Amino acid sequence: MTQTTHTVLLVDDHPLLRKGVRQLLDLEIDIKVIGEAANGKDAVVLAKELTPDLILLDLSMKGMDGIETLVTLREANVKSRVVVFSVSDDSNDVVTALKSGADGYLLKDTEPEELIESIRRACDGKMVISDELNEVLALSFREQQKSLGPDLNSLTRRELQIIKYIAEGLSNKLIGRKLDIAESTVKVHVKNLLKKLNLRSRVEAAIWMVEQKK
Amino acid sequence: MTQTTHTVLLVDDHPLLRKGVRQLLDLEIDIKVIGEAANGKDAVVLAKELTPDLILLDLSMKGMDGIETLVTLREANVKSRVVVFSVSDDSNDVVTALKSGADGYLLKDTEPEELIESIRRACDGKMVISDELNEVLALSFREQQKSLGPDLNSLTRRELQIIKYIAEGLSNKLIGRKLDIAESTVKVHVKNLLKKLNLRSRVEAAIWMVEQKK
DNA sequence: ACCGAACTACTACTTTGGGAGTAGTTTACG
DNA sequence: CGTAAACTACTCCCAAAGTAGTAGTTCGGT
Repeated sequence: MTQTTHTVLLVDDHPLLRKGVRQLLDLEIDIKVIGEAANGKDAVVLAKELTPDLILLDLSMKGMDGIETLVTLREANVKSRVVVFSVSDDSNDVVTALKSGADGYLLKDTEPEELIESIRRACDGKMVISDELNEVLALSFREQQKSLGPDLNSLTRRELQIIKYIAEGLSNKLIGRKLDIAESTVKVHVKNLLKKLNLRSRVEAAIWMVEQKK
Repeated sequence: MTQTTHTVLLVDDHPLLRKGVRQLLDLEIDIKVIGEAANGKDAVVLAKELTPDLILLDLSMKGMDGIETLVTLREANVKSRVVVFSVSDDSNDVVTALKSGADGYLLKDTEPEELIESIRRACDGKMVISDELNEVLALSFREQQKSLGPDLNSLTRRELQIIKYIAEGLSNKLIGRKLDIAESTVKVHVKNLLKKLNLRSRVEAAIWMVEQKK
């Protein structure tokens, strides 16, 4: 069997964790960490530049978060396999990541040996999911069945940002300031988002949103 | 000045992170990692056995979580200083940790140099808090004020009926019809109820209500 | 090169929401 | 009996929300 080298790009805003992972992976002759990024923007740039076999992507980053980064990477036609590496075993995070095109989802408390094995398998084109998440995933499929109506995923990024602010009680004006766009533009998004979700007012949107996330 | 050695116990269920931190701290001559624990139970045992100067404690662990561990340590009369080391900048986590007797709260995305400095200062008896948390902390004090404020019980029967309808997304006009009173009257009640609850709009009222009942 | 989706921003208009004030009625309580 | 709280309803006024239509930009995909 030919021993190919797997190239890896680490994306995580925790310097210490990057250090730990890098140290671990450097011990493996067939795995090479060719880059590190501390945020989504850098990650996208580096990914295009280095075309790593695999991107190990943290979910919780400030600025552009993991999911946004993932989506951006996919939109930029980055061919690297992307494995999310997160502390969260929340089904929403897992499902969102996979829906957004992640090739795997590993928990940060994974044992080192298992992490290494998973990276190899991911580079070979397999999908890798931490064992602990099987139950979580199974349950989330059942959830999907009952929520047939339109949901958050039918919203665009902007609309999603805006409905979140609505669910915090912000006015259009304030939302505009937060997102640095005109109030009139916010109104357009609100109108569209209400129509998509079949709601009649921002109050209903706020309620819907709050109940959603519980 | 006498150069004392600071002894540290790492408590975190992520092997990789422990590895990263240990590697970092081992480079400092005045800091010595004398033990590692992957869970709360081990942490308590080791703390009693080793009496480290400082315990760097992760919040999110399976089994006994960070806060439980912290409380247990305090109950066991462990004199070591305890600094929470967490990814979470959620004000609840921060406040709970400090209330439970933590001597500091550092975010995991702290820069290595800053982490080392903070550890030294913590060992010197100072309280160390990540800069990013100042705002969070300040806000949480305001929250406290507001939670001392009135609740549902301070509302009259009418106001209670009306806020319930608001939390179902109804307009003043519709509420008026439901209760067979004029829209103008509904407005009066809404105005009064907003003032009592210290809210700024019906949207906030709806959110507050929905979160209340769950 | 063209198309469509998303995002932006405007004008113009209507409806809804919310503040402030006045005031009449009912009801419970000392 | 008097009074205070709750409920009712109005007016006036302005701010916020929401609808409709036009239109420019950017960006990814066919």
